[in-house]
Amino acid sequence: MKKDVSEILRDLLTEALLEIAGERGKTLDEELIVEIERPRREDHGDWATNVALQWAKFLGEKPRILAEDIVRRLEHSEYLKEVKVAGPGFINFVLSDKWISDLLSNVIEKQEDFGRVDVGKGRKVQVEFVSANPTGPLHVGHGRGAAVGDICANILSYAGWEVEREYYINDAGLQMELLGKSVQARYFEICRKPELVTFPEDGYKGAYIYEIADKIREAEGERFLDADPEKSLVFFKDYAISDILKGIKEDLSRFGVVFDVWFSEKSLYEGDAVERTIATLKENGYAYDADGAIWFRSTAFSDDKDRVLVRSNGVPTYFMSDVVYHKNKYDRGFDLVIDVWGADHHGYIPRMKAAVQALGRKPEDLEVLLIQFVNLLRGGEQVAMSTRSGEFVTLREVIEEVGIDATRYFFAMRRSDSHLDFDLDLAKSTSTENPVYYVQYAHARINSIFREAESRGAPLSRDPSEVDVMLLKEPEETALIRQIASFPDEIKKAAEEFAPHRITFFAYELAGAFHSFYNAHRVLGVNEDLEAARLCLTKATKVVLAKALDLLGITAPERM
RNA sequence: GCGCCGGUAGCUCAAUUGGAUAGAGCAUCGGACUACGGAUCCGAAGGUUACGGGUUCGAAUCCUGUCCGGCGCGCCA
Repeated sequence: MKKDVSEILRDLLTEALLEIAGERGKTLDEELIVEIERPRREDHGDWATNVALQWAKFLGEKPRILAEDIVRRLEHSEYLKEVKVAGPGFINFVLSDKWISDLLSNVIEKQEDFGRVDVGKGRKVQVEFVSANPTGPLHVGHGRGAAVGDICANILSYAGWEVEREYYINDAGLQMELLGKSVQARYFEICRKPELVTFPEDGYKGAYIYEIADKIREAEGERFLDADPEKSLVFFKDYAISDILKGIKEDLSRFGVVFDVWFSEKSLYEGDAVERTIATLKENGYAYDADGAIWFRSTAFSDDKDRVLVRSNGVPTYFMSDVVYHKNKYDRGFDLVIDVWGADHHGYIPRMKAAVQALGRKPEDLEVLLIQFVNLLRGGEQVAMSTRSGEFVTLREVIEEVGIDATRYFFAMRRSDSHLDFDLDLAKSTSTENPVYYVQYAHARINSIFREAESRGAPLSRDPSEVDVMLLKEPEETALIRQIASFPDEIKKAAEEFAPHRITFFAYELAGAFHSFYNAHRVLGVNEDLEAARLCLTKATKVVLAKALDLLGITAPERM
C-alpha cells in the first residue's frame, strides 16, 4: 500500500474543508484541521471523523448541514464504498474490499515492519530507567520499572525514534557509606569481633549483606581485623557496590533488559561539570548564595520553593547531581529525555522540570513516567514487604517462580501510573484466566494450523494478490481484519503516550479476535479459494501478533 | 494545612485525550463443533462513571465544591 487509507481520507477531507472555508472567506490552519478515528461500533463504518462538529461553529453552519456539504465535495476514491452522515454530524466511511486486499498483502509483504510508524522522525531519545541504588538486589517494584522502561524503548524505536537505554548508578553519597559500614560490621561479626565495628543505626539489614561479608572473608581472609576500620571502609564499600551491581546486571539481563549505557553518578564529580553548571546557572540568575548554601531559583518556573544545590557544609545535594546529570544528557544531543521513576518521587517533578528550563530546554523535553507500586498477591493475600527490615520479594524470585514472559506481561498489563495487583498464583497458572497464555496460545494455535496445512500439502505461500481475500466476509473475519489494521495506529498512540499497556491490550484483543474466528470457522478443508484467503488472514495475524509480543519482550511460542 | 494522583459492573481494569448505545477479563448462570490444539468459543445478567453544581451540539474525561483512598511537601536519598 503506497499510502495508508487514513492518510487518503485525511487528504480528501482537508481539501473539502479548505474549499468550504475559502468560499466563506475564512482561513483554516491546514495542519490542524482533520481528526480521523476508528469508531468503536462497527456500524459506524471503518473510519469516522468529527470535523463537521468541530468546525461548525467557526464556519457558521449547523453540524449536520456542514457534514453533508463536506460529503458532497469528497472526491471519489477506489477505497471508499460508502460515506454517510450520522448522529449529530459525524461522517462515517465504509471502505471497499480493495482496502482489505491491500491491507493483507501489505502485512505479508512488510512482515514485522507493518506497524512501523514515524512519530519520532529520527529524533534521539534517551530512556533512563530502573536506576536503583546499588544497595541491594532489585525487588518487584524495580522489575515493573524495568519492564515498562524497556517496552517503552522498544515501542519508541519501532515508532521512528533513535533510542538509547541508560541506567544511572547512584554510587555517590551517604547511602554508599552506610552500605560500606553495614558490610564492614557484618564482616567483623562473622570474624567474631563484633565489638570492633558496630552496626550502623540505619544500616542495611538484609541477609544479602551477610553474603557479601562472607565473600570478602573467603577472598581476603581476616586481614582487616588488624587494619584501621576507617581506612578499610573504602574497600568494603567498593566491594559491596560492585558485587551488588553485578547481581543487578545479571537479574536485568536474565529479564531481557539490556542497557546501552551505565552512567555513574560519581563520574559527574570527577571533572568540573558541577562547578560549570553552577556558574552557568548563576550567570543566568537561576542560582544564588544564601545562608551559606547555594540555591536554585526553581520558583522562577512555578515550583513552590527554591531548592538547595550545595549545602552550607559544602556537600552537594542529590538534586545537584540530577541537575548536572540532566545537563549532561542534553549535552549528549538527546531531543527528548525520559525518566522512569517510582511514583513516590512525583513531588520531585516540578523542580526537575524547572531545572530543565533553567538549562535552556523546554519542559516537554523531559518526560517523567511514574511507576506505581506493585501489590504482590499469593492465595488472595497480600505479600508483606518492607524495605526497612530487609524483607522484600526480589525480582529474581518472581522470575524464577512465574517465568519471564508472565512477569513482563503482568508488569505491562496496566497503565504504569496505576497500582498493580500481581497475582502470583494466576501468573504461573496455565488456566484459562491467565492472559499471558491466552495470547501465546493464539500464536501457538496459528502455528499448529500451518503445520497441519503443510502436512496436508496445502499451498502455504500463495501471493496475496492472487488470493481472493474478498471472500472474507464473515463477521469474525472482518473483526480480525479490523484489529490487524489498527496496529500501526495503536503503535502511534503507544509511542505518543509512552504507554506500554496499550500494546498488552492490543495483543490480548488480537488474540481474542483470532480465537473467535478460529472457533467459528475452519481454515483448512474448506474450498480451495476460501482456504487460501483464510490462510492469508491467519498468516497476517501471526505476523502482527508476533511483533506485538516482540515489543513486549515476550516469546511467541510455536507450540506450548 | 498545601500540593499531586486516583475513585468506572461484586472483583481487577479499559475507554482512540471532549464523541455516537461507557467496554473487557474474573466470579455467577446457561450453552457449543466426534473435524485445523477445549489453555478455546457463544450467550445471559451485572452501571445514576463517589456526590452536587457548571462549561457545550456532546462530559467518565474540562472547571468548581464536598466526601473517601494513596503519595508527596528537608541544607534526606
